Amino acid sequence: MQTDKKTPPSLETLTGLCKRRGFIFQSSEIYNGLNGFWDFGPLGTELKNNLRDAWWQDMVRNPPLGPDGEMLDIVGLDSAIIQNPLVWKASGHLGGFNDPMADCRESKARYRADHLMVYLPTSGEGTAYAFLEGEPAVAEKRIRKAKSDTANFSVVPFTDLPLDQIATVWGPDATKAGTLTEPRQFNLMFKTFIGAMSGEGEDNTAYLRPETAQGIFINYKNVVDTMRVKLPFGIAQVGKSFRNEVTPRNFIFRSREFEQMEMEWFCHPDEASKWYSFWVEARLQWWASLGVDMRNLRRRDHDEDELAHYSTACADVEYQYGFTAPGFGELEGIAHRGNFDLTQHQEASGVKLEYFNQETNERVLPHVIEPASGLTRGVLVLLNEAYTEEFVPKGDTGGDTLLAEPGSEAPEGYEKRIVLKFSPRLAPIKVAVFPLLKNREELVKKAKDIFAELRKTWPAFYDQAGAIGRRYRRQDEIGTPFCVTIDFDSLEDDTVTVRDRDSMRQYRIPVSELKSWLFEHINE
RNA sequence: GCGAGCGUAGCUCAGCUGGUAGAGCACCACCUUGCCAAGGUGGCUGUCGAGAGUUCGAAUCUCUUCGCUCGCUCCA
Repeated sequence: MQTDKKTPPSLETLTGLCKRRGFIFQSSEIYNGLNGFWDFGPLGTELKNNLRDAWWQDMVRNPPLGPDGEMLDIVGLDSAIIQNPLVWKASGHLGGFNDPMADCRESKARYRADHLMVYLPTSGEGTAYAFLEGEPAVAEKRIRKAKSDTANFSVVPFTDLPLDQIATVWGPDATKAGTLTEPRQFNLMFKTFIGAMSGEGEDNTAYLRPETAQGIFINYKNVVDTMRVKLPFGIAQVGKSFRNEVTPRNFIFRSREFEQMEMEWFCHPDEASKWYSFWVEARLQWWASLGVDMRNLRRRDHDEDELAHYSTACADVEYQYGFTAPGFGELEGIAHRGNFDLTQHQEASGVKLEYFNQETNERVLPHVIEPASGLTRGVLVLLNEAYTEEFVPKGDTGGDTLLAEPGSEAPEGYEKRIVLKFSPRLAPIKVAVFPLLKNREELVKKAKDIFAELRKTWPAFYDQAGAIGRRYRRQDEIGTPFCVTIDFDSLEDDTVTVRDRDSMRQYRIPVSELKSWLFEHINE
């Protein structure tokens, strides 16, 4: 069904709704909060769990068919958050996740220190001129202006300079020398210490994992040895990861504690690029299958210079978030890791990680394709995607509903309705039950009986407060797809009305068929 | 970490040049309500982010501090 593309809500609108309705709260709020951390409220928890379960179902238990229509084999894993620190040394995170930064006190610019180069006077005296790697023009111009020649200088990395020489450096965006700070380490991994009596020290330092993937690589051999898996196969894991982001920003988009859904697909080196293409496409389609508008999704292939230290190719699934529009922001990355990780761990641990194919008598170190998505970001996408403002005609229920721009005022004769249009599979509450009137005992009793029955199967909600329309609207705002109302006819003929969230239509359903009706519509 | 902005009820805010806190919405109870929110009556809510100073007196002025938001960097 092609409908008008919705304008995504602003971050304020979304965070407001999330707080007001119990989806997501600022962490440690009563202590003034803590930057980069978020707590999931009752509804946010349900939503996040539903997304996680959908991923697990569609990735581990019932993965998509392969490129030739074959069934794929993917098994699950739940590894520890804290691992032997040698894991992070081998994976490159201890070195590679360590970005030295230098700030310019004058221009307020910040540079990756390892991206800065310097024209250093060979005489050892006088001003040195810094420039961004590959952009020496600025520095060279300044050298000419100082009536000197680049021949009198040698080019060295900024990070190789002794500390006392940094004061002689003229920064790329400064008007004079001496404005750059010395490079400071931004270690993105959270440190902790093992042992109850331990203080800080090198020997008992451990790290909270910055990604779930390494837990998979270090268990690859265990899985091969115990699960009778044959190449190609996958290992999947969902869990928390931690990164000391320099700047957590944009609600839960970039937080310091977040959740990932990662799958490592191990395959023969010769088939790696085939599988890479397959997974990029499969992952894009998966997000679409959750009801995400394809017009808000796109594939973006990484340029070579932005590839992470471990990958030889990478494509992102990007989403048009409210705060990035009209641009896009990352949701999932599908990386071709080659055999980097297994090679590293094989060397560092001394344990052979080759796969032996009994049929062909061949030993290979598998290559890895990694679809890694952010569960936390996925929740943000679902909220963005679901958030809808509509103008509905006042009074009767017949007139046409109009799609509204978030934050706009309803025209004469209309009123605004805020509704989260989650697919029923993902909605935190599946069904709400109301007695038409709360001061009629028979209605209340029957409604509670039906509620008691439904909650055995689905997350359900009972409400008898206020006017019936108000209760419908409250459920709209948290995305409950169906509301069941018990009225006076229900007492006569044992039927109820089921009200559909999106169309606001009502269906008369016999109570005996209610569960099967809901089952069919929730799992469609 | 650097720069800018902000911090008064659950939410959105008012409170001008200092005199000891207010409005709408929300929420709760009861009434009303025979299907799409805001009809009636009543009710709850505040260490005015925190600390210190000036003053007879500070939400309001000064300093310090904490936190949040935005930009620089990074990434699921």
